[in-house]
Amino acid sequence: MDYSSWVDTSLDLNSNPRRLQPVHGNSTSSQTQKMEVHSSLIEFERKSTSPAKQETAELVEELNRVSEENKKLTEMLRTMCENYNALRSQLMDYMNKNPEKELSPSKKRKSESSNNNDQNHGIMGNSESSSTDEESCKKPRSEEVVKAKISRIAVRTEPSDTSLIVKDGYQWRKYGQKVTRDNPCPRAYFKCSFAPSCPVKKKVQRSVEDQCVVVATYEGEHNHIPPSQMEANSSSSRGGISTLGAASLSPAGPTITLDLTKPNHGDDETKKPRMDSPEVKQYLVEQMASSLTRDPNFTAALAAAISGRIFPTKFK
DNA sequence: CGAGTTTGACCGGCGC
DNA sequence: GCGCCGGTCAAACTCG
Repeated sequence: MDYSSWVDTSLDLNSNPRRLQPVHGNSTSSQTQKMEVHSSLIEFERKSTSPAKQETAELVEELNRVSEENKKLTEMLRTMCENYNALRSQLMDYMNKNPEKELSPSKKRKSESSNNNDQNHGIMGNSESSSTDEESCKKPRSEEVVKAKISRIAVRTEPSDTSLIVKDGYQWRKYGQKVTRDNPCPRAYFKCSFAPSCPVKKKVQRSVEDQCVVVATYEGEHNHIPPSQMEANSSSSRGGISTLGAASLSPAGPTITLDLTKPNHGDDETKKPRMDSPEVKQYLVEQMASSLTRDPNFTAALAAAISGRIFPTKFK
């Protein structure tokens, strides 16, 4: 997956409002933009010599160009989100097909002695943890073993920041720390502060290769809304603008379900004039950006991707 | 004083 | 069987 287009998109979005400025006077547009405007200007001069009309033509030309660029950016955003969803589904498929590669070490030692453990009940999700078959305990129970969602993210931190804190919107309670064999940096163990009702755990450890990078491994899925999102929800509810369906929060959990394709696909024909409105587009962009930034998994993955591009040798 | 963190001990899996 | 190692527990400690 090439994340460069994602970064480019965000950069373009940031710089876009400036390009909406009229081109007369000290324009800062690029060389090609000047040439486009200039050529249209020459063509227009054949028809009219009025300076006011020339300016109007320039503005119309610029408006068309910006609209075209907006379309491209919208398309890029949609593609980006589709890629994101596709990646997530691929990851789900992969983890379902290869649970033993990452999940087997997390087998709980108490599964045999006390199979009524509260935490195991949650972590193991819908697995049959009450099995009395000792054979099956020794080997991973193939595809339906552990469906606890395991995700791994890398977050770049300040070199001076020695704390193993990954800000992901949730509150965590540290319950252990260990120095592992392959990494001199200690690994910290966290449980969700909503435990035992929320069974999610995470392990945080600095990368061996780059100690500025903190690798966090999440096990399980939160069954509650992150505390940071509770505040966001309460504050956003007083806003007067209703949502455009660009993003929605799953009521069952913290996973943010992006539905970015709906406005474009479903309403493309009927509501196109409204979709071309700069206000609507700007709001869409803001909505999507806020939705993405509220998703800890996405922000963390994005940070990892960006840091991976900046330091390509660190993560492969 | 309660909640959260630290840290050494303990437990179970796994490889030899 | 033994030792190593990762993960967890829980008492002691810290902090607001």
